[in-house]
Amino acid sequence: MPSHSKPPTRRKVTLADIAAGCDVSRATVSLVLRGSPLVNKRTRAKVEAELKRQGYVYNRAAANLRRRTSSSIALVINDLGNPFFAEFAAGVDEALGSAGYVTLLGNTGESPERQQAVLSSLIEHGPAGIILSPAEGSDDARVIAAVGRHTPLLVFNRSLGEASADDAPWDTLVLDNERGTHLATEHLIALGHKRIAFFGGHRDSSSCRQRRQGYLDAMKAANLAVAPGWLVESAPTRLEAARQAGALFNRDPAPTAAVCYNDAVALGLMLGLTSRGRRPGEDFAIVGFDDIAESSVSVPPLTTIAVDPRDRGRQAAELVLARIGHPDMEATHTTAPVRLVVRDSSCRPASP
Amino acid sequence: MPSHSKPPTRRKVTLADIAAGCDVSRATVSLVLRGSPLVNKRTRAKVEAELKRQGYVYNRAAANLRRRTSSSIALVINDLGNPFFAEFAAGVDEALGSAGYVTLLGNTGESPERQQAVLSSLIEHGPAGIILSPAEGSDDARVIAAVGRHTPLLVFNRSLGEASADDAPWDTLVLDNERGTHLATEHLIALGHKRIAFFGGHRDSSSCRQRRQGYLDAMKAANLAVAPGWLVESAPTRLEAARQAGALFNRDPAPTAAVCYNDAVALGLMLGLTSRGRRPGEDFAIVGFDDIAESSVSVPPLTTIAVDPRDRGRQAAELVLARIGHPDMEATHTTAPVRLVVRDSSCRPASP
DNA sequence: CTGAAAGCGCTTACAG
DNA sequence: CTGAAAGCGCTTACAG
Repeated sequence: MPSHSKPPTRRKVTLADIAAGCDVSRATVSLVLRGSPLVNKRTRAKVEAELKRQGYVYNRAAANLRRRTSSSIALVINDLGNPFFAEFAAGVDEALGSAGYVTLLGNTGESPERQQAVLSSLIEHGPAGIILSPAEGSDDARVIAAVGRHTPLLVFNRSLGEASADDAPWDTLVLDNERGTHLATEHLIALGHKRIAFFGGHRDSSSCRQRRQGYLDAMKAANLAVAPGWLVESAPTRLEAARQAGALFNRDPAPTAAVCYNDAVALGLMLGLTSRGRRPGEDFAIVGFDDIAESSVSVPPLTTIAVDPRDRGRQAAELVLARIGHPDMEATHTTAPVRLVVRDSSCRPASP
Repeated sequence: MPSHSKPPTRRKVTLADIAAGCDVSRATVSLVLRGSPLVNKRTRAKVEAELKRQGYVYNRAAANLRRRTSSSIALVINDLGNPFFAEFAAGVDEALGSAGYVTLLGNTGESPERQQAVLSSLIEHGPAGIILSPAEGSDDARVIAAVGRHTPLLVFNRSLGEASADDAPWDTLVLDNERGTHLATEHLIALGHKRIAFFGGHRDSSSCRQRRQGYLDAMKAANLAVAPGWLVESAPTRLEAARQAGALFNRDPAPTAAVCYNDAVALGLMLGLTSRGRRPGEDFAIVGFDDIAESSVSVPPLTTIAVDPRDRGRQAAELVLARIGHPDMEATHTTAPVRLVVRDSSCRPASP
């Protein structure tokens, strides 16, 4: 039987191969790898040459096992297909990468069941921490059961189950929903509007309740009344919003402006108004929430509340990293800033 | 000094803790964990109770080290903020999760430098395979240097550097760009158009070259001439496209329809036409490419070529998994299907 | 059916 | 400055 030459390198090269290749101990090679000042210059050079020659690649899993450390962080996202969360994920990954961590990704698609499966699977890989943007309908007890109490947890965006975020035993990062709609409402008031509606979203969503509250507070602070017909609910999609647009004009007096639950709903409202012969940004003012990509290029461009999801991702990463550094500090509850972006959809009220 | 009870469980519980807790060997516990039929029913029950009691969580990294296996796959994405790639990532993660793998995420933000850093970092975690959607301007030699020849590589969407994808020594999955614009052009021809433009994109992008080629082929097959002014370049953004819209009407005869490089450009063209008093979908027909979320809700809704990025993600995952199962098979080069989605933006030519 | 021993690829005291 | 030895948490033959 002819002796075929074996494929160049079937086995991965290890510390032992390098040590043997240049006649030092594995310990010495290890010191070289980790840049220890202990090792002699010439030894170091010899080892480094051999490392390169054999194409060595560090096995971080083995090192982590021995050192009882971790170099990964789990990122569990409720809806990666949503650009908001995709941007958030990009921000997380960017900041984690800079800190020398790798991101273990899990997408739950808004399913609490998949979320449990994903968490149980990721936790077996021993992440140093977990960033969780929970699926709708998450149950905090089940989440904690899956995560355990050894791994720092940061919950983003929504509170977990019933519990209020403020006294949770894990860290939280939430958007300042109330402040966002407060700013939006004040902006419309400053333009001269007095009859302002709150449009879209469902009462049972906590973010919708908060956004509505910010609107109500700002109206109250300005001594403006809120007529019953000015609180219009709708599914948080463009299509549903377009269908509901008419509801704003069912009774007199009709509003002259609307603060919307989010940009999708605001864009839908624009469509709905247009098809009813009204011109958003000219005879009706609209403010959105989120500043999604389309908002800057819609016709007219949408005034909205920017939440800068990529920045929020970086912020989330910083928060877990801080927690990993100080496991015993009390849980932190951070509210992320939001800002008003003025574009053409928010106009002065049409003079009668 | 009063003896404080220590925090419940400072150290993670290991196989050895379980073994000690119910008086069997670590080997037996290991067999229980992996569902071996060898172990006695009563022993199994005893061990499982102890597992639960102590809240054991499996250390997959340790198991992988011993078994010389891997349960992760690296996913390196050029632009996670782009919904197309975010959907792709979601599809990959979904399929990998079903197969028992975890996704190691890396976002390069279109930077070849970051791509090198990300690959070098991820490879140290020993993924079983790598799915790479390359940054623009990637260099194949450098990528291979970082990845090594031990880890299966699937390249998605773009070819790496100069090389044509068809003879690369790694697996590839690309969109059928030519077929997409071919379908789009045939569709317009079937509607009765004879003067059809190709709008947007830059000649130096390989996907643009391919899409343009599909258009040219379809025109030729139908014996239709392509006037010089009908090939209009633009940056692949909505804004630039809107600015270039006028270029279509510089000479006589002007086209009555356009196949666009992508949806962003198509939506920009719509804006540009509208602001020139033309009505897309009524006196000018438009077809896009990608089927991004906005296309179904634009006014008019955009006829386009759907590429189903989430399906492409699942497909990419299946391809690496297959490769991991058969490391020595020849490299595969897969072309993903595309399909025409007809909406209102593609109308018959206005009768003169 | 169960246990003792060796080993995956690394790092860490500890000697010298 | 360098090496021998032990060990991270698992799994895998091999005995019994």
